[in-house]
Amino acid sequence: MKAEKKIFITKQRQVILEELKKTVSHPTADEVFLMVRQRLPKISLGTVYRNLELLSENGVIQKLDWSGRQKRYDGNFENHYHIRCLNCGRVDDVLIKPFSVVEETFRAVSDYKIIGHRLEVLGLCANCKKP
Amino acid sequence: MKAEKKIFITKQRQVILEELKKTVSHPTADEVFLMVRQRLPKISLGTVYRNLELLSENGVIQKLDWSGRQKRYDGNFENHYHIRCLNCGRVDDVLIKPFSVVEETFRAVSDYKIIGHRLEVLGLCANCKKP
DNA sequence: TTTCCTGCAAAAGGTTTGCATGAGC
DNA sequence: GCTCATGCAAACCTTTTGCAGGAAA
Repeated sequence: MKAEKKIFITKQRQVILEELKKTVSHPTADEVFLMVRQRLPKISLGTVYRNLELLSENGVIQKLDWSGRQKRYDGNFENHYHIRCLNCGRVDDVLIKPFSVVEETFRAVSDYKIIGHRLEVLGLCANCKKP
Repeated sequence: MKAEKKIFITKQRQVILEELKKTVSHPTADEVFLMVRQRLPKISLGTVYRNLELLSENGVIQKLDWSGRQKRYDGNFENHYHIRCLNCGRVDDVLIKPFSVVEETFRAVSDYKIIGHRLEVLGLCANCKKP
């Protein structure tokens, strides 16, 4: 039996979540830090990391542990795909329903127990595709 | 006009590539380092990193810049998907033909210029799915 | 008043880089 | 001989962690 820890609602936690919900980009931890610091100038990067971790463990936000140096965070936990610009690194949501054929196909050809899939489409965003 | 650099064929470069081609796993840089060091005991980690970078820039191998702390390298540059075990981190190739519906769909719903896609299926490998 | 959080700073872990020396062509 | 590559170590960057003081319930 695992003793559940209580989660206190602190100012820092609240502001981090609000800022993350407010943006449509998928900020990195230090971008969140910069946003939050405008409202709470004394907050530390460590606190931002700890809270992003805790919020994603609890399914409140999503940690995008994808390619690139830094992880990105998404305040919106619906099931959706991402599209990433190879030139500027921008990441956008694409709200289409999941391709069920993907997992069906893999179930048929692999001896893994399939749990899910991640799809990232790569390209050039509207800005970067211009000559 | 960009002046091309010449690439010399060194013992280190050769052995790194051979070891990478020899394995069916998708080793991390330090795993490659351990493998190569059995044949070239004086090689440094820096050299391994520099060569893996150079080989992947030249399309000889593939850098898997996916989720997880460390990057993995794949000696086999065919177009294929990967399946990853959520328990032990193992990565296997899945040799099926690409889902063309993916890029078609994204082309239709997004204003990005689509260049490619990456699909990673997640699950439990044969070993880890056992009770 | 107990438990959980925070700020700060240091440590960790993976990767990159500067530099002098050494190997390929 | 000129270029490029290597070994070594230090630097770098992102993320994690230890700790003492501070806030939430």
